[in-house]
Amino acid sequence: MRMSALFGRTLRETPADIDHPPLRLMLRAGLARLTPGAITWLPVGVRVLRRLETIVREELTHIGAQEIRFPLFRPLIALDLAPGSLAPALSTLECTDRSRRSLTFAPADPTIIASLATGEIASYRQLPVLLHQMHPAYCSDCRASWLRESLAWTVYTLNSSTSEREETGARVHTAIERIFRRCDIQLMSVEAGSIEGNGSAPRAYVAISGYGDTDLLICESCGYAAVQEAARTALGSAPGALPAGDTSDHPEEIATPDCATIADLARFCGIPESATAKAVFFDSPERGLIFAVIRGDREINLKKLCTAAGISTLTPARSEQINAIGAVAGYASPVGLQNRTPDRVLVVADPSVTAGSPLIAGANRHGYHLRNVIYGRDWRADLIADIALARAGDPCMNCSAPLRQTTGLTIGYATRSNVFTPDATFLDREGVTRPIAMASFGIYLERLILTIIEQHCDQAGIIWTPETAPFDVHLIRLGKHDATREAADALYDELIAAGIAVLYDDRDDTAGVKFNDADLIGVPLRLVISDRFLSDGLVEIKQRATGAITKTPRQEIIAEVRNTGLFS
RNA sequence: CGGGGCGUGGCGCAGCCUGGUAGCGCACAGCGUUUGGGACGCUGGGGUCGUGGGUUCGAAUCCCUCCGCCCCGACCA
Repeated sequence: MRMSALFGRTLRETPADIDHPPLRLMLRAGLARLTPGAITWLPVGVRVLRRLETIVREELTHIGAQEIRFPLFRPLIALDLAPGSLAPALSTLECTDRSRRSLTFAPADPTIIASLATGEIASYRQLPVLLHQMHPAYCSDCRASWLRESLAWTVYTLNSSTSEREETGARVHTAIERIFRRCDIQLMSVEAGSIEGNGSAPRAYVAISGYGDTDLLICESCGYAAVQEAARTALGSAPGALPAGDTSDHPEEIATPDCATIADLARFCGIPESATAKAVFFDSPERGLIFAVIRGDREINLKKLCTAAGISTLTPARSEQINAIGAVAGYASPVGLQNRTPDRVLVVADPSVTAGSPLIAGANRHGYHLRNVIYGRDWRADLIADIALARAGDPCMNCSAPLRQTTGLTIGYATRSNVFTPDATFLDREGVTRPIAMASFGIYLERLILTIIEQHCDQAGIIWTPETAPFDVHLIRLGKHDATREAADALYDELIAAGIAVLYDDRDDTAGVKFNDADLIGVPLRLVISDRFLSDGLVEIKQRATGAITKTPRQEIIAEVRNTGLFS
């Protein structure tokens, strides 16, 4: 590719409000642009995407997976989605077509796989089967708008049993690890969900990144690692601190003016936040008002609460709902609620408030709290479940060492869905109809590229690895002599003829501009052909990664380029 | 969903407070001088100042609406 004709220039400056160094490099190097709300890939960036696609395809083919392609939009009525059956981090969009049919953008919809399996799979002889597709994806609760839309690669496995599903899952895991290794990025596989049935827990592939969007808890003692929302701890029934001098055998009302928050209350009473009980209200489609109680210093894990209460989503409760059960916002507690029936409110308590010492809780009266509140004596929950969000310092599930918190960028996931689609069945050896066991895996390409850049760059720009680079060689022509120009043009043609992908800087710019652009774009090998060296018949070769420079006779260039091993 | 910030040629910004001919740097075009680490001189083109409304003789500037982008929060009982 001649740079004089390349669409998409390099940038000296980037938009000031981009606070993400890998993305800045991506924009400055001319790989992509930020169009409102999303990334638009430019030719150089598309070449990187193509290289990644090649890597992914090769590795998936290697484990026997076959490529398919889904439709992007589906009539809503065709989808009968079980909650959580979509891949994590993906969510659906709804839209309407001209005849006002509701459509959903669900390009990785597992029900398609189910219906395909129904039509194509009839016998255990056809299983297992591994399928994969590349598709756009949309993640509406992604923090950065430019990461919401992405290119994803999804792998589905269809299996005759859960043990076979584990076996194919291990194969896919191997392929994914090989893909990441070929991209030369460091990342970890972490727990990303609860363990389902006799399968293993969903996992996420996460790069440790300074600019990540996933909170992680890791144990440096035993290696346990999980996304915060899925992290399990040995916390269980750790008792709360006993408020000093509290010995009475019944709750006692105390005046606590202007103490509508836990922090205020703890300060006012001179007690730690862990000696209080906190009440949090949510609304849910399935159960209506949810009244969650947890120790004052802990936060509620919304996902755990959803699972425990058997509901799909939680939204903050409306004040009418709270008032209807006689609770007083700011001073609410489960003690002495009125109109409390399971169909009006579901009280869920964390073990931190049911197994511990007496706590201070709201009195359901403005300006008052109760102290010496004891679970079982003074109140009861409809459901006791671990709904606490794990945090740094909590004891590790396996070895009780304190967990450390960090952030990462989620690049992929693995779920072994326990959902057997009823219609997708096969006949086993004994002629018995059985459901197909499915699992899915995914990789997000934008995030993969950002991680490669973050882990392979310096002050001057990107340093592509040979396998992921947009070009193999960056050829620079310096000087204006016709002979130099002709020699450079000839070398360009020769490299292409040798099957080498070349970015040829044939522009009439100064050396500084060209060198800086070359460093920024980060092609592994830089060739310079100039007035200065042409007279000696020499071409300069510089490795971007090491900075090593050699001068090679013009005739030996192709062989020398091959010798470096720096092209794929 | 809440809070904060921003929106002015392609990019980065100034101008707004205190209303009065829309500016600077980069990039772009032409000419000349340069040419191994983001050169220099001269000349030139390009902007309904995010949208809609209001105040005013006059609005980029003051007021309101909406839209978009960025950051932070989402746990308050």
